Formats: sequence, C-alpha cells, structure tokens
Amino acid sequence: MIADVVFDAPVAHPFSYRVPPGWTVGPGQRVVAPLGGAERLGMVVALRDETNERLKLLLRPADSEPILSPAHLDLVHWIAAQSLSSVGSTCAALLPPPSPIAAGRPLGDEVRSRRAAALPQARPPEASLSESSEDGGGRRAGQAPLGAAAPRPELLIGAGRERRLLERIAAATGPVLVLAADVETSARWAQRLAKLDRVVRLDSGVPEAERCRAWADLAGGAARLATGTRSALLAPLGPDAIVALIDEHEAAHKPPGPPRLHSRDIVLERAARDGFAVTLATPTPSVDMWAAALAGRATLAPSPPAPWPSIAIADTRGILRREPLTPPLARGLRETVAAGRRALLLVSRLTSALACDECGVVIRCEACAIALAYSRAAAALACRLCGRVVPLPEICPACRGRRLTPFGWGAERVEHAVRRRFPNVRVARYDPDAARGARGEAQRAAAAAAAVVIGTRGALRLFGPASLGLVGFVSPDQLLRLPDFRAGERTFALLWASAERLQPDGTLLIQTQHPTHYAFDAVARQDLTVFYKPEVQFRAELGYPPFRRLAVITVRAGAPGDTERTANDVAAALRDAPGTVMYPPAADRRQRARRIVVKGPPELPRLLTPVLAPWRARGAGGRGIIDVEVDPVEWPF
DNA sequence: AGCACGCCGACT
DNA sequence: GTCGGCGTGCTC
Repeated sequence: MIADVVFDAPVAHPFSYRVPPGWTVGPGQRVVAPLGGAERLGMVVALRDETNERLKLLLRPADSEPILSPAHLDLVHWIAAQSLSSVGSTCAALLPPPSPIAAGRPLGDEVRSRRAAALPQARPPEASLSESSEDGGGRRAGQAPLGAAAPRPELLIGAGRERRLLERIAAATGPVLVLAADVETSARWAQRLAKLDRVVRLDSGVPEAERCRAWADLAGGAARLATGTRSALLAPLGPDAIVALIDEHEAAHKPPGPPRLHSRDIVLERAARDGFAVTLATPTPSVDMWAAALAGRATLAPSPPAPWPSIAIADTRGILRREPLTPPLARGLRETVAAGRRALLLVSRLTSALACDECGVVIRCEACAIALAYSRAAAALACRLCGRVVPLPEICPACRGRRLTPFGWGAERVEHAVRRRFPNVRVARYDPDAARGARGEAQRAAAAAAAVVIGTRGALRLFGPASLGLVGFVSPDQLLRLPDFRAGERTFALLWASAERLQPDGTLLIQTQHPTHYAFDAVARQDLTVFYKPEVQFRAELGYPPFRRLAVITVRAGAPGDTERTANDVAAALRDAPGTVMYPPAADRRQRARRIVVKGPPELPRLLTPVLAPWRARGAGGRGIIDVEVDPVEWPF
C-alpha cells in the first residue's frame, strides 16, 4: 500500500510512502513521515493499492484515526484551490496540533467507531468530489453550491445581537460551534456558554491536551458546545449543528499566511456542503455580506434601534490645524472629565511624519522609501521597517528650506497636546500593536486608570458597551483617504463600534473636512443602509469586490533587474488570461518587489492557477519567486 | 517551508 | 588558511 502525503510546505504535489504492514491508515489521517532528513507531520490525502520498495516507510500515525472525513478532505482541497495555497499548508492552518498521546503509540482504535458516527461521511450527491476540486472557485460569500439544501446564512445585526445569539443557542439541542476572530473573544464566549452546558475550547488559549480532548469530545458527543478560532473551522459537527461566526467584518478572520481565505468564506462553503445553519453576528457586516443579503443569498436579522449617543461633527475645512483638538472637542473633553466620565481619542496612526512647509516633501527612509516616523520626545525620526533612527534634520533635503513641521495626528502628538491643555487629567496612550508582553500589560493598566485614553482602533477593546462619555475621532480623514477601496468600510466599522461603546447620553465627535460623508451620516442616523447603499453602488460601478474578485501577485527575484524582468514576464502572461483586467507591475514601498493587481470574475483562482504555474513551481524550471494573495483584505499600496 | 550544497569575502 | 554569507535546488 502506498500513501500520498502532503506537508506544510508550498509544494503542490504530494509525496508517496509505503504504508508499513499491519497499519490501517485512511485519507484524512495525519502521519509522521521522513522528509528531507527530518520527521515531519503530514496529511494522508490518498491511498493506492500498489507497492514500490524504493519509497520510504511512514514512521507512525499522528492521529489515531482520520481527523478529516472524505467530505472535509475535499473541502480542504477546495480551500487550497481558492487561495492558491498548498493542501498541506491549508491542513496545518485549519487543524489543531495532533494529540501527543496519539502520536506516541503505534495505533489507537478505542474511540474509532464512536467518533466516525459524528463525522459527515459524504457530501451532498449533486456536488461531486471531482467537480468541486476542479471548479477552482466560482462561489463567494453567501453563494451556496447549486441545489444544496442548506438554510441561508443569517446576519445578526443591531443592538442585542449577541444576546439574541445566546438565546438561540440556549434553545438549540444539537451541537453548537462559536467561531471568533481571536483567542480572547473565544474565551469570552466559552464563559457565556458555560451557563448553558459544558463548553470545550478548540483554540490555542487552552493547554494542548485540553484542546485535543475538546475535538474528540465534540466528535464523540461528550460535548455539545464549543468555541474556537480558525483552527476550529473543520471541527466535527453533526448536520443539525449551529455555527456562529462572531464579528464577521473583522480583518482578523483572514490572518496572514495560507490559506489566504476569510473564515467566513470557509464556514459558508462548509455549511453549504454539510447542510447546517450559519449565523454571522456583527455590528457592521462586510460589504461583501451585505451585498450577498441584497442578492438573496443571506438574510438580515436586525434588531429594533437601541439608545444611541449623539453624533457631532466638527467641520475642519478652511482651518489651519496646529492643534489636534478643535474647540468643540476640547470642550467635550473638559466636560466629560469634569463629570467623572471617561473619554477615548481615536487617532488613525501611532506616528506622525515630518514634511517641508516650502516644497511639501515628506522625509523618507533612504533605504525603505517610506515616511520616517516623527517622535517629538526622542527628537528623532525612525523607520518602522528597518529601524533606522536619524536626528531631526534642520533643513529640507529637497529644497534646502528651513521650515520642517510634523504633519498627521499620531498618538504621541495628540497626547502631548492633551497633556499640555489638561495638565491635571490622567492621560494614557494605548497602542497594543507597539507594546506587547509586560510593557503591554503596564500600558493596559495605565489606560484602565486614565480619564482620557489616546489610541488607534485597537484601544476600543479596552472598553465595554455603553461605557464611555466621549469618543473623539481626531482625524478620520486620514483613514478615509487611504488608497484602499475598503477605507470607507473600515472607517465606518470603527465609527459604529465606537458609538456602541458610548453611553446613551454620550457623544461621538468627529473632526473632518468631509462633514457630509455617508459613513458619518449613517452613524448619526443609526441606519446601516445609509452607508451600505452608496458603498455597494460604488463597488459595483468600479468593479471592486464583491462584484469582481482581486488577486495581488508579488514578484521578487534576486537582483532588481531580475525582479523587473520577471514581473514583466508574469504580466505578459496575465494579459492573455480571459476575463481578467491587469494593472501593470508597480514597485512596492521597499522597491524590492513588484506587485501586480488582477481583477477578475468569481472563478479568478481557476483562471490564475494555470497562468502562474510556471512561476509558482519550484525547481525543475520553476522559480518560486512569486506570491499570490487572493481577495486581499488590505490594499497593498 | 526546511535543509543541504556551493562558491566568494573578512577573520579566529 | 577557515567561517559564513545566502543563491539554487530537492525533499517520497
């Protein structure tokens, strides 16, 4: 017997091994096998009734039985094809690490019969294995395979959505899986569900042994309620399951690395195949899901409007801003603090840059070409990419001008201004991305005790619902102006999330030069449609997702000349791909790579795969120097 | 991805 | 004279 095994590596093909006599392995079971002189964890994708003495032997099973049913193994193939990732990497990202106990013994079969019963053994007949592996991906958010009989996914929106979800779970008798974008949210939901029944956690926030037991308990029926993150997407569930995805709009549902596919897209595809119900709970759905609902592929379940803070706009047009705080925001801060309430100032970035008042040039890193971050405290400029620190220049390198001033309201500048204006108020800066570990904890404690917190969007998680007296958006125009078609969507989500954290008599104050922007209007009127209607129209007119799909191809060869030449070769090949539009290669910020953006129809992955194959294959003529990101969440420029 | 092999610069 | 850089290629 020969087993075809895939590994967590960007290699498209499986590796073949002899199955030692007496073993019973199946497709979907993980094994340890020798590869490249090391013992590596792999996934058996096929078994062949042949033999070849020159092949190496498998070393030991890593799962005591298949962790993926044939149907789910096929789903993994679909995911890999969608995202142009390898099957092995996809398995590695979407499954929990194998149990050390199972890996240590030759073969375990004591739980086999019980567990197999809970796994769906076959896909709906109309969606055959070969069809789905070949299709490379017409289906998008909320698009069920033709003829499948799964209920439509439901978007739980509005106030009280999480309470409603909890009620629904309480009423359910079948298995329930709650999927969160991060471990902390998974933990929070585990606590909530614990009031109903025993809950197991499938995420990395619990010890590994507990995590493994959770999977087995869910499969065997010993546990009915589970929470987890991305590694729980393929957890064993019966067809009567309820699966809930929390905060569907969160970019964290599509973390870096393979498979580059949003958890929402994976869970919707799985639900359509397995025939279970999906609930997406979010304050502000992604535009993709909203459009799916408009097209009838998902249903909206709104709540009646709840108490809402007042929204105030401070129009900054025509005002030369030497101060981050306009008079209305300064007054709001003073009154909020005086009333013993807390305030949050949201800045769009942590740092400011230095620019020349005379010629307008921004001081950039010589090596990386990105704007150097201005620090008043350190009296220096620092590069966020390479770490280089240079003293503040006296004169403009471009025009020799002497008027260099900071621009952009970074957290540090805003903090300085607030402290100067309110010397007796406890002010804290919170930037969770910059400060991790012990320093992060200290910062968190300082922020928890402060009356005024200044931070980027990550600071929102410091505050519960209806806990703030004032949220000030110092300069949301910086967010809106980002060269990213999702800039509006992200700004809107942040505004709405801020409003939900304000007390009903609190105030959301927005300083902007675009006082009539529909994102602000929608929040002010507490009406999602005011934002989504024009946004969906804009996406449709300009051919952006979800109406067209995008892929970003990064080319990086050894020498700069090679990179450029290869990028041009790839671009020439793409120009002939039917139904796609290609934007010519552009240098990335570090000038070390070229990026090519391709727009295309829903089946874009299938169109790209053969065209890019010559560059994606390694060895044997291939170059292995390109990287493909399908459906990017962040615009790369 | 890891890891080995392989050919050119600064040093115990 | 070696140590070590990472460019190229392979792993059943």
